[in-house]
Parts: sequence; structure tokens; C-alpha cells
Amino acid sequence: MLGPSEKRVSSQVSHPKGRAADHLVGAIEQRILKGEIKTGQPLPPEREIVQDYGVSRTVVREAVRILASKGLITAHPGFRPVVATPGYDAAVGVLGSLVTQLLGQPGGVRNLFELRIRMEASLARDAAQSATSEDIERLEAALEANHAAIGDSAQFYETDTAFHGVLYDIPGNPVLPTVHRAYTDWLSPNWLKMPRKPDRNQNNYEAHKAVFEAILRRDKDKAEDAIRAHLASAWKQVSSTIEGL
Amino acid sequence: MLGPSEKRVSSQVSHPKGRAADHLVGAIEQRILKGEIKTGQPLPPEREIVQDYGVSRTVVREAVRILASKGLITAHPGFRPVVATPGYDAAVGVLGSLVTQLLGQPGGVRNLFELRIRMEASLARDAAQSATSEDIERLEAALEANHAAIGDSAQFYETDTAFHGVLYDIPGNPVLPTVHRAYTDWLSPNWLKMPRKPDRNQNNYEAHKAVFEAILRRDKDKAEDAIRAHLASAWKQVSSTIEGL
DNA sequence: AGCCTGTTTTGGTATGACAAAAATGGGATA
DNA sequence: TATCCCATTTTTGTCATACCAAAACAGGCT
Repeated sequence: MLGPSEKRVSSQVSHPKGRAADHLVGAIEQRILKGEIKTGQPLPPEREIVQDYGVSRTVVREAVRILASKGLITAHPGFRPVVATPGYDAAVGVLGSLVTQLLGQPGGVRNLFELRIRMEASLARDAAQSATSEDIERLEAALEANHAAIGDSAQFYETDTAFHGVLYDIPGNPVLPTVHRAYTDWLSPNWLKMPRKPDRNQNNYEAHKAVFEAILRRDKDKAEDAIRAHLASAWKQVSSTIEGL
Repeated sequence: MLGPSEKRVSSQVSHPKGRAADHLVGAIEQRILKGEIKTGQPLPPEREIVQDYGVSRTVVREAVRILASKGLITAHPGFRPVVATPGYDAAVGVLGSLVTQLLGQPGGVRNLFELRIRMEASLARDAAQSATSEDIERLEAALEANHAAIGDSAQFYETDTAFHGVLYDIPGNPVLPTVHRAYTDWLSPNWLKMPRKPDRNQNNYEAHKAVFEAILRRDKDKAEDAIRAHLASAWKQVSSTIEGL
């Protein structure tokens, strides 16, 4: 036994309500948002924060972990946490588990895929209207790569994704490529369950080609129809393979 | 002084690498995803988890807070954390601070608003194509409410949002209303900085009316154009008011 | 049965300790 | 002098323990 001799008054009077860790999170968040702690720069050592805010290390630690899981800082084990580079991709990571849970509930995958269809329909129209000749070239290159990969299903999946990805690049909004990555990340678990055979690849390639040609012709309606048809067919393939729709 | 007499071998051999808290998070996450702990049900007491997983309460506590900030559980201070009802809105909350950071960087607001324009253009087309008579009625009611609020800018903002909200409701995808809320939540801080005067309200109302009428006529292109024009004009108003574009 | 109250449980926080890994500083070496 | 290696100091990760306050619970009283 060790001697339980000393009393401890504890008590931190400063924060009347709410969790201390949350207050700390807020405080540090502010400092990050205001740029007081710049991107890429490490947070002060835990003990220093303890001093500055008059809380225990337990609390500091919790706050740091919360900030990390919010995506504001990155914390490799053993290293000082550093303020994360703000990027749209981080958001995808933060959503991770939540989305997984959402996709697990009835209709979840379908709801997300519908959103994707809507988005790509819009992108296809856009491309048909305002793709530059450079955009067209990239699209064509992606299409060719896709064609070349018909025999190799893994490769086909890659080039398929890449082709769609070009559409997300065209408007020049940096959020869109991230959205694309989010869709593919979140939907791929379901997609990859589906058996992929060369004849299916062939069909999909042809669908891509139709989209490309409509864009080339600057036919917005046709482009939208083509990609909607393509995605609807893909959905049919997937949903027939998997129970949970 | 207390006697530092006893040795402590500590050491938890089970987890070869990575942070203990992260392993715990993963484990509990699995149990939630698998439905072992059902929605609305409280997590076991911290001390019990300590026993079950052979970790310290510090670690359990961290894990719980992380799960909370991921949106998988909700933890009111002083209460047992309960497994959160999975809902799309939770995702918006989870993104919170990250998005704030993103919007703070150059072009952030513009990027998000462009996404919104794209979305609503798509929704307007959709509505023109497949709104039921019931949808039309709701849209009309929203439009009237908007008209009645022209004199009251606060009220106008409400009904304005509600009108757009109807568009997000029409396709019946539960994710869309959430997207709408996300857009408004995130953009409103900027919007509300803008002085709102009755004549502007009048203009906006008329823009809404144009959208409505195009939908009524089932004219997809016109509907899209109308809402794009409306949003582009709104953007002009806002961006001229605020520096940070 | 319904309400009040004392007890037990549980979350929130603080403290102190220590191993392991990272940062640091100096000295030996090329 | 510049460079590399190693001993020392920090710092993080984790554990154990203690204590308060609030919540949950269990009786007892009305």
C-alpha cells in the first residue's frame, strides 16, 4: 500500500459548465482558424497547454484527439500533432465511419448513387457546353486507356474511374475531384463485389464512348442522357448482384 | 512525499502497434456497425469497457470522445454515451469545423456556392420534368409565403430558404434535404452579412417566381436558366458586399 | 401508488509514475 | 569545419489511483 496521506482540493473554477475538454477544443480551434498556429506547425507540448489553460493532461489529451478526429490536426503516434493542411480530401476522411453506417441502412447505397448520377449528369452537360479542346483531349486519352483495358478487369476499373474523374476535373472547382473520390471510395466496396467480365467492360466502354461523342458534338441533352443511361445500367448490374440494395 | 516503492511493469501486450485508443475505437465501431449495440442504446460503463478490453480508463475515455466526434455516438456531459441515430444530418455536424476552415481559405465560399448552383440547376430541371401536382402545390405555397414576406427581411430569408428547400424535397432522396441544410448552414454566415432591403427581396421573389413558372410549364431549360440566373445574381450581391470572395 | 431521500454507480477531472520513442546537444571523427 | 553517432533530455502514450458531482437506483415514507 502506498500512503494516501495528501488531500486534493482539485476543482477548476474557470469553466462553469460543459466539459473542460470541449472548451479546450474550442479554444484551440479558434487559434487554428485565426491562423495563430499556422498550417504544418506543431501544437505546443501537452504540458505547456496544461500550464496555459490550467487543466489536466487528461483533458489536453482528449482535446487533441478530438481535434485530430475532426480533421483539424494530424497526430501520428509519438509525434507532436501538427495543424493539418486544410484540404477538401480531409473532409472525406472525417466522414468515413458515419458514411459507412449510413450506407449500411436500407437504401443508403441507392441514395448516394442517385446523388452521383445527378452530379455526373450535370457534369456531362457542363462538359458538352464548355469543355476546352484540352479537356476534350484528356477525355479522349482517358477513353483510349479505358479501351485498352477491356481485357483486364482490374485495370478497367481504374481507367473507368479515371474517365469519370476527368468530368469532375473540367469545371475547375477543386471540390469536385474530392467529391469524385468520395463517391468512388464509398461505393467501391459494393462495386467490387460485382463480377466483372470483359463483355461487361466492353459495354461500359461503349457507354463511355457515347458520352464522349455527345460531348464532342456539344450536345448537352445527349451527353446527359448517355451518362444517365450508363449509370442506370451500372446500377442495375450492381443491385442485381447484391441483396441489400 | 509519497513512497515510490512499488514497481509497475505496465505493458499491455495485446496491441502490437498503433494507439490503443484507436484500436478501441475500431472495436467499438465494429460493434456499432454490426448492430451489437443498437441505436439509442447506451454504451457500457467506462469501467466495464476497461475490464473487457484490458485498457486504462484514460484510453476508454479517449475512444469514447473520438467516437462522439465521429458522430457514431452522442455524449451529453454526465450521461452515458448512447449510440446515435444514424441520420444524414449528423454528417453535417461532423464536418462542422473542417468546413469552417475550408471556407476560410481563398475561394472557399465561391467553390461551395458553385456546387450549390450546380445542384439547384439540376434540381430545377428535375422539378420541371417530374414534379407531381402535389409538388407544384407545395412550391406554389412556398412562393406565396415568400411573396408575403417581402416587407420583412428576416422572414423573407426564411421563406426564401424554404422555397429552395422544396426543390430539394421533390426527388425524394433523403440526402438532398440534408445537403440543402448543409449549404444554408455553411453559407448563411456570409449571406447574413449582406444588407437585405425590400427591393432586393422583390427581385429575389420575382426570380423565384420565374423558376416556378418554368417548372409549371415543364420547361427544363428555362427552369435551369432561371435558377442559375437567380443564384448568379445572388452571388453578385454577396460577393460585392464581402471582401474575401 | 407516488414522492422523497440516502446510497451506489458512473462520468469528469486531477495527479503522479514510468516506458518508449522522439528531439536535442555534444563530442568524436573524417 | 562539416558530419555522424551517441548520451541526455523531452515528450508522448499509457496506467493506476483518487476524488467530486451528478445520475441512477433502491427503499422508506406518505
